[in-house]
Amino acid sequence: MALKYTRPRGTQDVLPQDSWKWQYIEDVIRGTARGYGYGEMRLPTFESTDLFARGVGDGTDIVAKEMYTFEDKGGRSITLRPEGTAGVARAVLENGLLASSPLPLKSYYIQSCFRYEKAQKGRLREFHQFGIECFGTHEPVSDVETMLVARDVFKKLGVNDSITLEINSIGCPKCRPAYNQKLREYFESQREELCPTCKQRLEKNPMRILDCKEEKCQKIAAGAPVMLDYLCEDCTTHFEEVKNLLAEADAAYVINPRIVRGLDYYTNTVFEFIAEGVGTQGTVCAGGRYNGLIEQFGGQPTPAVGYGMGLERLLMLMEEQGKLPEEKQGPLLYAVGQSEAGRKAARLLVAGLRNAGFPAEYDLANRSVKAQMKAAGRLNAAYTVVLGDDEVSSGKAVLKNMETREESEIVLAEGASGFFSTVYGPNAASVGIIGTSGGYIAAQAKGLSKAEKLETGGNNG
RNA sequence: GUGGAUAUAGCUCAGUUGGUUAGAGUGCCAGGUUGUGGCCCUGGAGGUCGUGGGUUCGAUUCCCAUUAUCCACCCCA
Repeated sequence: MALKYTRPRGTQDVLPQDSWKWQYIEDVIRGTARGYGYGEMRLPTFESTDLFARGVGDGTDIVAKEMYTFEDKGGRSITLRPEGTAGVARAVLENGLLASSPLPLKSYYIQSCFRYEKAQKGRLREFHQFGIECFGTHEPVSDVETMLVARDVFKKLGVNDSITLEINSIGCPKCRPAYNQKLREYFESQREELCPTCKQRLEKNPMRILDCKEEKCQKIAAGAPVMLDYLCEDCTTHFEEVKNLLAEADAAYVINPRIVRGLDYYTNTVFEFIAEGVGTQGTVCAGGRYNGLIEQFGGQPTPAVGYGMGLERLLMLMEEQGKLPEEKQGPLLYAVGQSEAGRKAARLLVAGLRNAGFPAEYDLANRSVKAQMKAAGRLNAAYTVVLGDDEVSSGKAVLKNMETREESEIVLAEGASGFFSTVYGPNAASVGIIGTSGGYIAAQAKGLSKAEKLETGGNNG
């Protein structure tokens, strides 16, 4: 097929048959973040290029090759956000939040980010992240709290058991230089064995050699000195406390001395949540403490910790493990209309239900009764009622439970107001639909077992 | 940026050792019951066989290019 327009490479259409999955995940995340006292930030999709260029530093070719950068009509260099932290830090400073808000400042976001990369499994050019950032405290308990938020999200989504938390400490500006020196000396001695990329890393950021995937480099790295052995006293205490608090919270973890960060504003704790069986894209969530960032952005030195969680990978994991809720909820009632009067009755009945917060449908395509029934079945409607001239004149109709195929007669009664309204009692048996329309028609149904369920679903109490 | 695979109906895919009207399943629409879903039967709509070029009497099929998708590498803030 030669379509004229197709979606840009590395982007995704989320269609109605799938969007509920995203809503489900997002609901869980928002609920969890709120429960921990994190407030949502909604920030610009694009920012001044400098913000990211500086934040990322000159570590790799990230800036040159992997950012969506363009010039706007005012000649400004603009970049679509490749991650969340820089924007949050910018917003925190720009809005004076560190001075005006109670500290620590706890914020979260769910947003799309953009990286110009070759798309593959679990990796898109426009992707979605949940992230949290906590500013204004250096206490290990804040590091751990951010991790616990992630843990809770995983638990609620049912994937906790297949995700491992790996932690490490990369020290601080006091102790890291000495370690880097040791590391450099170590790798220098085996320089010729390293892959070309790692030879470059040796100059700029030898710690990055530790997580190189080249087999040779891994072998060499296995014997390299470990940051944990070179932490200063403060950093050691901090890391110990993080471990204690994780244990206290019953949050399993493993220490992985090879977890590092490419950026130099990271300090102390770094961590990743890694899923089994998602191949090379197993990292679902990665973050750490970045005490150096706010200062780098021109603010007062301010400790901070946070992470980003990849929602595509999370969803992938849930789908692989069958952890998504199965039932796709259909309308409570599909009112089948036959004849003009019947269709009008169906519209009014449905309007009453909708007004009361119950999803309900009627035919929009002038289809036959049979076709409407078929549509109701496909939409997974809980009940159907056929309304035609007979029902309108006799005031009686048949309500059909689509699952059990049971049919029960319902009374169409007159109501008080000019429109259909819906009332329902404290238990399923007494739930009813009562509609009115200028003395026209009302339906009272028995046994709407799904109504209560819908009620707790929370549209209209 | 590197490498591999793929591209035929809305979707999942057959197929033509190069030949005239290109198939199945599923989905969609309708009929089989002038008003009752899922099963069954029947019919219908829907494709310039990714795009461009080449070879050929003739290309959806062979060749080249190109684009897109998928997988892996690189990278991963």
